[in-house]
Amino acid sequence: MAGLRAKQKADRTRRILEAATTLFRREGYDSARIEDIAEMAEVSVGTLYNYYQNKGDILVATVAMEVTEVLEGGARIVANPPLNVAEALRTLIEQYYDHSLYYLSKEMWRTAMAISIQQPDTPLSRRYTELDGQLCAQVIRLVETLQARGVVQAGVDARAMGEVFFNNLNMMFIEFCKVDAMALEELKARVNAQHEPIAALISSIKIV
Amino acid sequence: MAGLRAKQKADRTRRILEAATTLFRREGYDSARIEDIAEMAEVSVGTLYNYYQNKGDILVATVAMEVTEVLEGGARIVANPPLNVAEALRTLIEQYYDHSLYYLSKEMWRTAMAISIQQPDTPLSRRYTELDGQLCAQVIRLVETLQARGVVQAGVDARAMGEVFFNNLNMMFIEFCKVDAMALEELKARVNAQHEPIAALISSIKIV
DNA sequence: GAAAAAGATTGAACGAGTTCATTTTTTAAG
DNA sequence: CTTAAAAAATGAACTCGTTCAATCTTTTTC
Repeated sequence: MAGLRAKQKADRTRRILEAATTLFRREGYDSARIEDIAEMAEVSVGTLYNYYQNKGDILVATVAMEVTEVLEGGARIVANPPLNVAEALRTLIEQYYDHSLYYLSKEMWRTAMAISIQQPDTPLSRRYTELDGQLCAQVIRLVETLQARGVVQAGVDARAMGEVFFNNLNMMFIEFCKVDAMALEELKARVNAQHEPIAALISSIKIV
Repeated sequence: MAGLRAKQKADRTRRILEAATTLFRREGYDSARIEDIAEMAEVSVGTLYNYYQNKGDILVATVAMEVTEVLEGGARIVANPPLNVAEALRTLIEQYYDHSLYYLSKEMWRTAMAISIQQPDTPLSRRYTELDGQLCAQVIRLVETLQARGVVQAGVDARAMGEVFFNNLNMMFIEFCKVDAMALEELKARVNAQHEPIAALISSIKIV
């Protein structure tokens, strides 16, 4: 029997993640007790710790799944972007933001981001940081694509611009998660207001 | 006797903050036990909790002091900035970064930033966020000042530019704190590489 | 197929942050 | 000065994340 162990392992990993995500969403990260997660996943507390290093790691695993999906959606947009700088940026970023609250609540995001900052050397925090880097690379690729198609001026430093756009949208997302009352639409509007004037500056087609 | 209580209160607040900062620096945030902080400050654990809501609040209080000093230094630069966009930005940001590691270690910063993200509704996290807003406002004011002096093009949206510069320098500082091996000089160089091309775009004096 | 080795599971015990009923100190009133 | 009321200090007890020695299960060996 090639892998009863492997099968059980995969099954338990999934059950723990499902139980944790359910409880994190229902009761909030802090209120969801490890003991309860273990019980719902039908494993002991000790076993849970064989699968995840600590409570935070379980959350960051969910985030990693989430960001992976966002990256896939983003790739489609970058492959064939609107041929207008501001609009292309808006489309990509909207994709990121709209997906963000589908699996995770603001509170879960806050916790995940806090963990990845506070303990950057755990494996899953590294993974989080790596995914962040891929998102940044995707924004840079968008600027490069637009430049290749003559929409962005040739002289523009695509890497610098992409990094700055990304850091801005990322920081704005953090602010968004910090304010429970803030709606997605407000976030999008504010980021767009920041990016539009810069987009105009680097755009080949000047609107006078 | 107008205020034995008030005097004792001020004294204890200070003693707790001093003890905590000492121990955070010496042993790291996590390893510094509340019991030890209380002992060094010559109060009981319960009393410590009368003065600060939790362990994190003590740290965030230190950060608040730190940022206040940075703001003062920045105000002097904004009042009389170098008349060159890239250089003015570099000078202000260098001031921020150089001051940042004077009182706080990278680990302390990481913890403080994590707390302000994770529990944004505690009084001291609010204070932190407010100070962040003041820093952002200062960067905006720099752009406005440069614009008023004819160094930045008249049509540029100073608020949008300032916000984006600030969010970028802030995000880059987070990355800096996440990587223990990264030196201040590398951080400055990378941020400068990002800002310089944008500075050139909005500058009145075009270098061809 | 039995026994040994390797791999996983378990839950009681531990540690550190936090709480709260009780006690002590300070202030105000008579 | 005495006493009552208000404010603050205290530390033992509690909670919850985490660990680890003992136990059980699966795989491998012969």
